[in-house]
Amino acid sequence: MTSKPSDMTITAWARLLKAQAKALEAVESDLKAKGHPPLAWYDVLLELKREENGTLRPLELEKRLLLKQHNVSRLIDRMEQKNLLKRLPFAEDGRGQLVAITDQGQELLRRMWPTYRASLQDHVGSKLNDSEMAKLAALLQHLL
Amino acid sequence: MTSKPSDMTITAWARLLKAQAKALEAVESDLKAKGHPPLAWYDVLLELKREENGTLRPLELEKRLLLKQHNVSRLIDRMEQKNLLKRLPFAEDGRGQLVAITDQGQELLRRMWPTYRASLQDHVGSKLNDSEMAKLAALLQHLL
DNA sequence: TTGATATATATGCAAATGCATGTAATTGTC
DNA sequence: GACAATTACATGCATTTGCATATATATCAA
Repeated sequence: MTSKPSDMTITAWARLLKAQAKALEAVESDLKAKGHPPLAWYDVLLELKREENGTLRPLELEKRLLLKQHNVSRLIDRMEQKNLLKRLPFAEDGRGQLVAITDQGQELLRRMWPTYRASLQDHVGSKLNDSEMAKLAALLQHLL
Repeated sequence: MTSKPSDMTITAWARLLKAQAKALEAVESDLKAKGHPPLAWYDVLLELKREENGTLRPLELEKRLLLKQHNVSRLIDRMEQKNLLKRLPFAEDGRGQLVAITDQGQELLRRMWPTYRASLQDHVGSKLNDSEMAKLAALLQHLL
């Protein structure tokens, strides 16, 4: 049988869920209050922006953002409708495609960042000093 | 202006989101694979079970589980339909109500725990030792 | 090659969530 | 006490997500 989680594990787990839920709710709420789309849109655009040619395959977005395939498909639908990205054929594999960030997508990234940044500082950055933050990041890394 | 988040904050934030998403997905998936309901149901039942009389007001569940009011209302609907809990009038405030765990609710808690426990150990407990887990719990506490 | 299996993405339908608003009871003010 | 404001919970409607399956292409085995 699998060994049992310690009490500490249970405590850490409960706090992981709650700290994340609380911070995410606060950030999403700040974004919405400024008229911005959900954080997931920012994540997608940022992943694309960081690529050499501003493109990624849906499959790769799925892996990086830990989303389900059908949700990626529909997220791309919605973002394409707003002209934030576009679908391109993928020559090397006829089943696949490429998703490319558009100028409007890049513009949205720039517009969202000041709000996102301030929100992050308010709800996360201000709660721990930098060395604690580094420690937290290192511990979380082990869960990945 | 609000000061800007450090790079370390941004790293920790990204990992908080991903570590939580990954672990939660794994745990929910294990629960579902064994035919159990979502984790939120367990959370509700556990909060009720821990109360002296097995009851809480919806408002209190909302606060503790960080859920939105309308979601609590509907979660209670669904769980009541499965006879896991029941709504009772709340004499001290005619607007409010009490939610009480039933025997079936207690039974479900017991049945879910072995699966939940093993999953937690697999996806969380096994990744850090106890003193790291304590450190993680302490850091996360500061975000709450 | 050809057929079987696997992979990448899309989609219909059901369930859950978000958003705005409704209803009923309570509290505060005069 | 009357009434305005607030609080607790519910609900209609739109959006999002989950689940199963469809479609098209690619890979592999004989």
